[in-house]
Amino acid sequence: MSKIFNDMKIISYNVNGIRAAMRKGIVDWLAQAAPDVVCLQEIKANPEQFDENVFKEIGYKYCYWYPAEKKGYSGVALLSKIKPNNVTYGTGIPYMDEEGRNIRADFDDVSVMSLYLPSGTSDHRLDFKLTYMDDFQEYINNLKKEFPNLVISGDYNICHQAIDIHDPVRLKRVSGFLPVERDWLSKFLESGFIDTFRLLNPEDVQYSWWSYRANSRARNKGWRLDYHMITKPLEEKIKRAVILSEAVHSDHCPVLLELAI
DNA sequence: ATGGCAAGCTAAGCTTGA
Repeated sequence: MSKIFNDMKIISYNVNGIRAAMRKGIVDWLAQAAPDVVCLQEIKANPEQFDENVFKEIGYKYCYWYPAEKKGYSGVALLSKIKPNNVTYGTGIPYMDEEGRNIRADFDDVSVMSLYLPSGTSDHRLDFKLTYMDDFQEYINNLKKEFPNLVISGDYNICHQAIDIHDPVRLKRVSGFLPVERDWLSKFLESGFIDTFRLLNPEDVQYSWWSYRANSRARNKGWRLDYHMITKPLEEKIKRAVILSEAVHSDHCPVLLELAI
């Protein structure tokens, strides 16, 4: 364990294009929110397409970008004020890693992964998503043995329960809330993870994504797709798990986890 | 039931997202 007890604040944010989010002021917002670790998804850019120094200037000395092979598509990142002992890009499974969907930083007492699970809303992508989820579960089953203190933060592209979506009846045949996807998330949790927001806020109706269409955000017609999932040994370390819906740099909003580590 | 909006590709319209 660390010699000094401190809080680690982790923010996960699907930014829907980091350059667009930067134009909307995400850097100033991050400077003020001041998490220790930032997990980003859908950066939609290669690092040479923007100035990463603006993140270093607000304290994120350690920036790791993992873009997709396809330009302007998907991609995750992990920014940290604390120097990680090691950073791992992807799973090592080529078809998963082409799309830049996970990056992990190992610190002394905890490993943090930024995850972007695929969308299944296009017909031809649902099978891909389901295959990806199964292979990801198997990858994590093994990873958890090596790194028992694991935080997997990101956009899972699945609402778990009816409370997590504004219209559970109408949307039960739409990818993101399909029984097969919800069952996968249940099994993922049963395999040894905790949905930190739901543990601390069992009744709260809060979302982390709203369609740009039909004025959905103003009407709070949302979905809870973004999670900080932690392994059981970390449960006693949870201090706070909140959804930061005031941040408006994306169609998602950020989610915060604070651990006493 | 349907369509609606945005980002980023590349250079007017297409792909993807959920």
